[in-house]
Amino acid sequence: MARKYIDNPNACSLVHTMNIIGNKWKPIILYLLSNGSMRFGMLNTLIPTISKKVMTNQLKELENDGLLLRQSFAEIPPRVEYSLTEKAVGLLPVLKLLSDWANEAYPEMDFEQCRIMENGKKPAYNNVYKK
Amino acid sequence: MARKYIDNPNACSLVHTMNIIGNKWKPIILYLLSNGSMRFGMLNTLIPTISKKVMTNQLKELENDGLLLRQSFAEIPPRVEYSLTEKAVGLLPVLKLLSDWANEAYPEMDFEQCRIMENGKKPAYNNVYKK
DNA sequence: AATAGTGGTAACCAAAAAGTAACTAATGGC
DNA sequence: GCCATTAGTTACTTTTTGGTTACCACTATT
Repeated sequence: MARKYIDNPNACSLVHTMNIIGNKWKPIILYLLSNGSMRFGMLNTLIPTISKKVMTNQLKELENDGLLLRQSFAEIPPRVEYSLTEKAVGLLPVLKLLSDWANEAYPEMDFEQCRIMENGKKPAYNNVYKK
Repeated sequence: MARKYIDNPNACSLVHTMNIIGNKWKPIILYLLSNGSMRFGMLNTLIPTISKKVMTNQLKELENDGLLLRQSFAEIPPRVEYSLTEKAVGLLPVLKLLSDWANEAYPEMDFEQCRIMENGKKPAYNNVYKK
């Protein structure tokens, strides 16, 4: 699992959720996968500043928490596809609300567009590439 | 602000939200304050495993991010009251959804009751005290 | 004169999270 | 035979976060 927080006496479901997705990269990973399954390498390309080690870690934790499905194909070179589980899909609308909240609460911040699309349209990956 | 994550190219509003509330203690602090303002010492009593330094820090960050109002009274001994801003109040329903999500997605985990009450009832602080 | 009560701060330390660079296995193409 | 390709792993270092202890200011109470 994500974080431990063993000494956090408030072992409630909200703390659990934060332990699972409240970190640097996981919401982005879930976002990217909300449009369908994706290979390890593609995820790494779309989040260029994450290291492979950390990416592996995040994907493992998300898988352990039941948010991701990992499909490994017996090919050479290897191919591994990651996709969202039902659990994760159920979380997407709430993530959307979190993102809506920030847009409303901090209008001055002019965020980049988020990559969860309500309508299944492809996100604008282009601006991910900019240095 | 909470975290920096300057090198996270996905500077979208969801990442921003996570930077603000996605850590060990802040959701709990917001929960506790959802029933009305509270003094520093009371917060510390209700979250007995947090250190004063960290509590101070979290409260400052939440204040800087516009989620908390800090009222200091010129009394001896000092009295400081913290309360939620409108921004924070707008976040509460989403926190509720996050907590609902975990309850549904992980029914086997049997979480403690969360301390955001839909109806303004006082949360059961008792079970916070247990070691 | 000593102590309790409150909301902190400072210096220092430990643990967790993230980052870096080099390395691997297995195969296909040149 | 040599290199590229992919999805990692390993060992190590740095950065970030959280924790501990001692201390302060100011007054009221004992």
